[in-house]
Amino acid sequence: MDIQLKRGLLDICVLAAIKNEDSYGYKIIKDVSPYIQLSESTLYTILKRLESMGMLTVRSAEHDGRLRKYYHITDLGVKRIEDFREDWKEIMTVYSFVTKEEQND
Amino acid sequence: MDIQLKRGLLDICVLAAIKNEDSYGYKIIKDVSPYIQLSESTLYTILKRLESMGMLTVRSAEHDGRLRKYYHITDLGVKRIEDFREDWKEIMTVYSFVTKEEQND
DNA sequence: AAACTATACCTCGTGACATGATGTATTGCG
DNA sequence: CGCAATACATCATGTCACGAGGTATAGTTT
Repeated sequence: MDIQLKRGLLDICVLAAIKNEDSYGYKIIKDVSPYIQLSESTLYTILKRLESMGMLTVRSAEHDGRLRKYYHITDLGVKRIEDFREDWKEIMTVYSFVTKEEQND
Repeated sequence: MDIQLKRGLLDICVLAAIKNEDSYGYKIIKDVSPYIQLSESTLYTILKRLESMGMLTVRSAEHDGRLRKYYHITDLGVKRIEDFREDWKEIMTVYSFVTKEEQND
């Protein structure tokens, strides 16, 4: 997928991945990858950003001797997803504009 | 609209605006603005980029004593729009992922 | 004539962001 | 013991949108 198109979707995908159940970095990548490819460096950058924005909270936990940092979505994070659904309506009108008269050519 | 979401759409909108008829900067802004807001500085940056990518060609013309630069889409530009339509399928699966189980919360 | 608005172009600095490269450390398997 | 998988993190780089600012002409208002 075009890299610029991904930019607006990545944050939302990460939030969606922790929306129903707290999750951690490695798992988020596995869950999201089928839909949109993202590397570790990208994910951890995003997680830091979303945390600083107050869209998620972090809790460290040990699992089988390995550190895991579980991410939990906040009300603000949930609202971010809802706002995306509003943005989607605008995106659809843009899509219509781009593809209209396509069949006439 | 979220600025990151716009990034992947702006190029496409500009190409769509000149797809059926050659157009010029000032007119492109007026045509595209109802669907997605973009400033002059943004547009001219995009036009330069699309030209260097070979997605459009430029032709200068005088109109009522004022300079106008008409932009014409190339085959590559048309292909770019078609590729977007392919990307759109992926975007739809992302959208499904983000909004699924929305009603269960 | 002066002031202002619309038309029409352009550049530059800034800040945001995705990503590859790179690094650290542990567990489990062959 | 070596290697893959798990799990975290940082940094440098390149791309890009956009506000601020600039130039110039035509038409309209004061």
